[in-house]
Amino acid sequence: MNERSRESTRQRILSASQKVFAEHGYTGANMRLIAQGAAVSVGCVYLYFKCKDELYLTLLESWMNELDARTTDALENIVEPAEALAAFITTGIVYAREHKEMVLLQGRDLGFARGLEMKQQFLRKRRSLIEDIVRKGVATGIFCDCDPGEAAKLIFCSMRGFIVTMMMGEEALYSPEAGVELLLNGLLRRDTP
Amino acid sequence: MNERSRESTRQRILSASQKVFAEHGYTGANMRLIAQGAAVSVGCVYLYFKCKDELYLTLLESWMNELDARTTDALENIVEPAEALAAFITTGIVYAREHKEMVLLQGRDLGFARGLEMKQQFLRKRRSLIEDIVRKGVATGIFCDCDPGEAAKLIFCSMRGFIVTMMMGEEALYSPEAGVELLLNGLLRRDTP
DNA sequence: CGATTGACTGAACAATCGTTCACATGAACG
DNA sequence: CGTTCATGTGAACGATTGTTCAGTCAATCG
Repeated sequence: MNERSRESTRQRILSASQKVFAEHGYTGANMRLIAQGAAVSVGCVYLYFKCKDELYLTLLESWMNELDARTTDALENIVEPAEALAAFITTGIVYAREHKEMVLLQGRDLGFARGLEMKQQFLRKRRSLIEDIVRKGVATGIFCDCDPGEAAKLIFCSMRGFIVTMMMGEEALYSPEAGVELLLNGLLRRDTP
Repeated sequence: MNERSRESTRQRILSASQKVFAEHGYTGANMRLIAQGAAVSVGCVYLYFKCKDELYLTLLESWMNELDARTTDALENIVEPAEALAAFITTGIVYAREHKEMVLLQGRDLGFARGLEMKQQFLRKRRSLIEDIVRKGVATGIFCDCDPGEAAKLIFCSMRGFIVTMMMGEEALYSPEAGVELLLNGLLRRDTP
């Protein structure tokens, strides 16, 4: 018994939780599966965490704290706005890439997979549409010499982010005009003083 | 009994489903609630739809078909790429706004509602950070005279869309460099030939 | 009028899941 | 050695949910 300490068991439970939540989403994750992953009994989990929710929120909070710290670090010695923005975006995205499991922890509840293939097909089609438009713009010289695929991805993500933000009932919804304006003209000033 | 027809009952069930799914998500929606909303028995729902899944997919499919048709219409007489892109984005976003319920139908299952308050606080903070950077850029003349709030929203949504796309296991992930480049410089060509 | 048809009912069933708590075990202590 | 402490167990409980199916009722038909 002494080969297990409270901290070690607690950590094991958190670790297993992360994996199970990431794979199954909150709803799909069940405590038996988590206990199994942590090599403890299901009752043991409740010795360390009050309930399933607390488990999830503990993980979520540590994730947010870490991303916060990372972002603060990245911005520390940057004054120039374009550079700052670049650092902000890059940090966020690279972090998400490195911690895919933490990203997945946020999603993929049971209903998520509902009609997933259909959704993916639909969205793929829409992305292609964007890409075609951008490719045409590049070919005609109206758009800059960018990678149409990458541009389409960014635009696609902007719209998708809008949808999710709406779902969350938040106020961070850009107007179509402002969105289009920024995507076409960019942030950097065009008229040189 | 004859005051109800098959089509009328079926439609009522679909209508009620939409509301319940939108409010509770797939997992949270239960068939008793749907039946209640449709003013039929729970067994009656199964006379029209094989299972809960079929109900959901029927709604999802009709939503996607409608958005598809709308987008096709909007792009029909447009040749210029910047205009086409503007139409595409505007249509998508306006449609989402008008059909919030359909958006929510997709959404509660993303698991984003878990730990919502904590997340909203965290994300609000991040958005403020973006906004400050943009505001500073505008004040120093490096960035164009845009609304920092709107720009921050767009940038925020781009990053958020990235997260969701990753969750969907898709390939539509822009690189940070390309993302930053596009957001700073925009799509429209800067060197005038 | 009895039989048939169409539309519907809701209790029951089986399965699942978060949580509890009486019990177990080993180590340390006096 | 008996007692206490620390760590852990897993069957059982209560609640919930998708689905089924024997039964009901009204309208129509022959």
